[in-house]
Amino acid sequence: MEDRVPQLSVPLRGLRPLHRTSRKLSPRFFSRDAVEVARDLLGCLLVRRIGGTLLSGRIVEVEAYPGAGDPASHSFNGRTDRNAVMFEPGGRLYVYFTYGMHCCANVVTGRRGEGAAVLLRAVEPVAGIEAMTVRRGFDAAPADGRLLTGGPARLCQALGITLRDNGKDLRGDEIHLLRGVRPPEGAIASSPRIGISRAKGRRWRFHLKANPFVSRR
DNA sequence: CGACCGATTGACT
DNA sequence: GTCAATCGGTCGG
Repeated sequence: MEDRVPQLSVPLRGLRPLHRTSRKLSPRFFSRDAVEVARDLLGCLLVRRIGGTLLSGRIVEVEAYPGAGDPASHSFNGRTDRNAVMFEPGGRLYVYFTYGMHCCANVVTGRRGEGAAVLLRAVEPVAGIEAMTVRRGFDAAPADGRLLTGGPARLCQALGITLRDNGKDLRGDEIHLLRGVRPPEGAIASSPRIGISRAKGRRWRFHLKANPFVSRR
């Protein structure tokens, strides 16, 4: 694979070794408050094995959906068939289907019954960028990185995450999270969550400043 | 059951 | 900037 892709903000040679040197995020990591988990997920590696291929990306944009009292959360009106996974202990993948065609992936956080999660909104490709390109329907990686893995549904399509992955343990072989290089505090920006009309005062979207894969500026 | 709608995206003015 | 696609989840009758 080409090691020097102009649009990448960090040299791949600096991130790839994480696959063998870094540790999976622990149940303790996931059991904390969704806002804390969201911020701490920035810089971590999302690793996906599918069809014999390794795909991975550095998380660059997330949104927190704390369960209690958040009218924007899928868990706000209680447990249903769709959101049942949100009420399990932190550390599972919650995938939902929306707009009749898209999937979005969340990391369940907190304790059993809490109903909290973190939406994964964008990753920066680290391994398997060609496979992601194919999955997204491009012949070649687009010049604008956002078209590849920027946006919750694009991220899912690039990594092959579908409803079938709903409920999976995030420490498994198929999909897991690795501790990454923690970004400096000054490199993180917060803003209101995208597409949410209620609770606009809560700045629960976090992203890495100036990263070319972040979905919106 | 029927109606409404969405944590989005891509195509288009 | 605008807007349609497309369909499972959810809720009201």
